[in-house]
Amino acid sequence: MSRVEDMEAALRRAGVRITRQRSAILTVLSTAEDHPDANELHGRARALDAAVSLATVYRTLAVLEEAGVVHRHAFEGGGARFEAADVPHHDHIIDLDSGEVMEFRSEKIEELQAAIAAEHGFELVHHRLELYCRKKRQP
Amino acid sequence: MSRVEDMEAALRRAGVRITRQRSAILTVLSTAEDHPDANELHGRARALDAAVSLATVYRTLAVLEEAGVVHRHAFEGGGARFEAADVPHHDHIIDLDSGEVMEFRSEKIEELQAAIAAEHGFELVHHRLELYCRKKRQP
DNA sequence: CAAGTATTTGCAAACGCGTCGCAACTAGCG
DNA sequence: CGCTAGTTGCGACGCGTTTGCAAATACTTG
Repeated sequence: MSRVEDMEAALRRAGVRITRQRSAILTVLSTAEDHPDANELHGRARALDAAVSLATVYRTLAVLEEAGVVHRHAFEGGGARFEAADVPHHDHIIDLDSGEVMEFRSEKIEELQAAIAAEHGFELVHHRLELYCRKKRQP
Repeated sequence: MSRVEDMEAALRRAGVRITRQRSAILTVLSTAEDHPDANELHGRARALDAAVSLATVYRTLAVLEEAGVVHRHAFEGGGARFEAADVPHHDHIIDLDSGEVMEFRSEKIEELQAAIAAEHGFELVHHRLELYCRKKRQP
């Protein structure tokens, strides 16, 4: 069962109709290796099916986020960027020079975050951790 | 020497002119106990001096950020929020229900972040760590 | 498998937040 | 105090995103 079929099944369960446009967008998201923004997704989706408007991309992304099948990121500068949610949780490193986004995961940091929230009497719902970096120049 | 005077001195050193408007904005920032956005700052500044336009608030905030006397935050939902920079570095806990912003600092997390950046061949320039939380309900 | 209905779509106009060009003003210099 | 470059207010603009509306369509039900 493909990632797209999994996502569509999850959406149907949530009472969301599967339209041509939504399938196209899901296909794009499931094959993306990067973190595209709405405009980029629109371009890629239209390559699969000309009948996808930008407004629908935005509306669909809202639906997909609501259903938990995509994650929305708001890195510094520029608009929101998206990523299929069916991958293990991770945080991001952003290269300030190239804009490239990389992923990492630190169990230790995850634990510390939960501990800090608890110390303050809170339950951690989600977090955002972004490291804005520059390539280390080796001397 | 007040915080406003310190900030003005830093700005003069950077070759920035101190106008009535900028003084008003600095006063507002130095007395704010929260993390106001540009519009809120505009309202508070106008209460001190009617001659402050929103455009000037934005322009001044850009200057202040450039000079390092304020920090800009972009929490989820809504526009940028600001905070005087003459306080020790910290990260933020955001209460999802009330929108309230709290501060914390974890030396351990700071170290781990730097280590992770280094592992990936990067130099950490700055980071963003936000914990979105809900009050723990005690059973 | 056709009809019915609630959802979804495209379009274009509207939005919110932030920026900018321009003429008038003013801080800080001499 | 007068000069001049830096700063301001205003309204227009830009960009990413949202929305109202009429037409199109996915899923239900007979």
